[in-house]
Amino acid sequence: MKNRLRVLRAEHGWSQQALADKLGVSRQSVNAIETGKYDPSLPLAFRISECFGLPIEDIFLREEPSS
Amino acid sequence: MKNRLRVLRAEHGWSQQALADKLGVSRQSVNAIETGKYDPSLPLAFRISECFGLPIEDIFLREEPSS
DNA sequence: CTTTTATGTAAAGCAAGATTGACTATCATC
DNA sequence: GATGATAGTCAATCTTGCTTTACATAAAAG
Repeated sequence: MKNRLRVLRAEHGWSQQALADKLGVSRQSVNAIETGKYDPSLPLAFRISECFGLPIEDIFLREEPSS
Repeated sequence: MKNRLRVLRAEHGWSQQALADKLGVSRQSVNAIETGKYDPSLPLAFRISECFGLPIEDIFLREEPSS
């Protein structure tokens, strides 16, 4: 899964720490998700979606289309 | 997180096993998600979304609205 | 030059997602 | 009554999301 987190965060002028606080996770979690180390849980994805006022599908992008 | 998986699956006339096969997970995973034992990972949520042709937000519902 | 802020990354550990295998109950049908 | 399909659940196991702590770098500010 790729994501547009870094771009969106920059657009809002938020630091990783600031976003992490809004989401209730650690800064390292935000960084890890941005750098693609792993995907967020579904509940966290919903919180991110809410944070940017965008549907999940506009933030996270499938890489492996169905065949 | 609540979800409408059971209803949607019934509407399509699919067994848990059939849906599991489509999703590439075990029948027990489908059952566990339906009975609310845990939430699916984000990639799996995307596959489910794709399977039913509905956005994630129409299948999974937040229980804890932002205060 | 020193301090602060933002970021990258790594180790270690806990919690949650997800697996397989097995056993059970129910219902339909042969 | 036996058989097969569906579904609920438990135990054991493995993977992954997320944590804290810590250290390193670069840029900006004092």
